[in-house]
Amino acid sequence: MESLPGQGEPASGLFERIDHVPAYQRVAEAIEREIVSGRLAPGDPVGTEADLVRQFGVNRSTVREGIRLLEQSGLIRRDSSRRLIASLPRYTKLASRISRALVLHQVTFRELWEVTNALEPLSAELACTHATPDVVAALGENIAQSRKALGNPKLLSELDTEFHALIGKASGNRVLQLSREPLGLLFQPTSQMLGEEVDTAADRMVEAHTRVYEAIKAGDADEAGLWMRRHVADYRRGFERLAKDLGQPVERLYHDHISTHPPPD
Amino acid sequence: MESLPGQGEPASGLFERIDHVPAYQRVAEAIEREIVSGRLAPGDPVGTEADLVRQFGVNRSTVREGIRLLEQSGLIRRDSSRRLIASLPRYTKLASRISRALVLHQVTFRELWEVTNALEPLSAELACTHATPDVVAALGENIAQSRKALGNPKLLSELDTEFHALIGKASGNRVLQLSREPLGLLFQPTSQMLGEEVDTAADRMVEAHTRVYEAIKAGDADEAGLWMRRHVADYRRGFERLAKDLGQPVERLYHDHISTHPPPD
DNA sequence: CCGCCTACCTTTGTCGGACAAACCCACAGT
DNA sequence: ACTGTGGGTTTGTCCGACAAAGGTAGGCGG
Repeated sequence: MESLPGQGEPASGLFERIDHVPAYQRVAEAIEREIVSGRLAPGDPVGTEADLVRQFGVNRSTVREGIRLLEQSGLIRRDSSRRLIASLPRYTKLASRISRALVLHQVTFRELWEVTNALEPLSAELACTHATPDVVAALGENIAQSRKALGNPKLLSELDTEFHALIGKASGNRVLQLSREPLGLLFQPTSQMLGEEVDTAADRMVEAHTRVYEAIKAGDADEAGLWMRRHVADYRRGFERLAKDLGQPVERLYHDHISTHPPPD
Repeated sequence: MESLPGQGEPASGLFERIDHVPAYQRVAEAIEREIVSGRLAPGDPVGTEADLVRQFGVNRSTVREGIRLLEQSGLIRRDSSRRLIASLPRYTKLASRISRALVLHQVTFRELWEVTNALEPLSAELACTHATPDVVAALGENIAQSRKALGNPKLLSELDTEFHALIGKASGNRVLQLSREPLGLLFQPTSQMLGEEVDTAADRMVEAHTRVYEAIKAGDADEAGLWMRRHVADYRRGFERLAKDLGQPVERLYHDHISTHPPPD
């Protein structure tokens, strides 16, 4: 978050900065350009390493280092036989990356909650006009499972996360989906803790979920937004009741969870 | 956005999936764990490549490929002398990554606008209680420059983007900041186009900015939120007036901009 | 004729070694 | 005190090599 001087920008001298961009970076940039410009469509083969060696005129090691950069940014992937293909960045991967960054920057629960309090009601409202039958069905199934899981905080918190992810999907807004996903990931461990510590939490959660679900089925955006707002406010009250301060940073705890639930590739 | 079957999850057989994780990935994961767990703090030296070769018992090429992965994800950076140090992912880099992903997924202006319409007013409201004097000063300076740039759409759109980024900073909420930054990047080219095509757009923009600014100085959250909402709604009206449809995907145009304004390293 | 199995071929992952350029540090000279 | 020099270190790049896994084509049996 800081913007230290670093050595990125012009330095405002008369001469251009001499920055010898390493070959592996230029390889990565060249391939990246092909993909973002659309000349390489998702799914297209990028060519074998030997091909790239020939095309760029650099050593295979260099090509491979460039490939690693793109691999991590999600622009290329390996198909079943490990051949390179162009790819769209998976948003689940991006989301977990964002979550990690937020944890590392030690953002507080307050920051998290404030944004969630804006996005989740919006999600619910949009879901009322955009939800498809299969997502509605998945929501119903989720609630049915939640009722059965009332005594199991861990499972319940997972169902909670899934419920909100489904609402995001139902919103039909991918920007919203990508924006809220990292927050959902960060809330999950706390949500589980809440379910364990506050005895009315589970019931209230399922109640709120049900109301939102019914409102979506009825296409009543106001009602859906209202109950989602209550639900989010409820979460905050529960949190404040047991951990005195919203100002504490979102903890490492979440990583233990992530490491046992690696995001699907 | 699709969630194809792929071959990620357990497959629910009795035996663990045999997936030979390549050594370079394991190197990267090992170093990543050190960083996210806090055992390697940002700024700490990670060690030379030769060190890592010794520690992991693999070849230097393998180590280097692992390093590339971490380098791209922002967990590792090179200091002035190219030595490796642990680092926090810069959110500007993350933001541009997110922008790129959104463009590649061809999200529509509607999707973008809906989320912006939730986040920007929130930003303005929070800024009223969290703005620091220097950010307020920067906002004032930004508006002063905007008045002078009324005849220059390109400059004006840059100042517009900066204004909103400053509001994000003033909100004191880093989650919000990171959430809204990619949207701001995607709006900029369109905002410029608007300034060129709709003759009242520039005046209305500066008017709205000024109102928000005054409200923040006065600490009036309702007023700030109100004018930001108007501002965002105004943008949408202007957009609809000249391009018939909000449903069209956010265009490649934005990349031309990004490529001439690379994010600071 | 069709399907299966086997023997090649290709491609990736990893290794070992090598060298030039850039960088750091210490030291000597003016 | 400042400058220049020289050696050691580190990165970026190259070359060559090989095992393992996946793909392919041709032969064999039904």
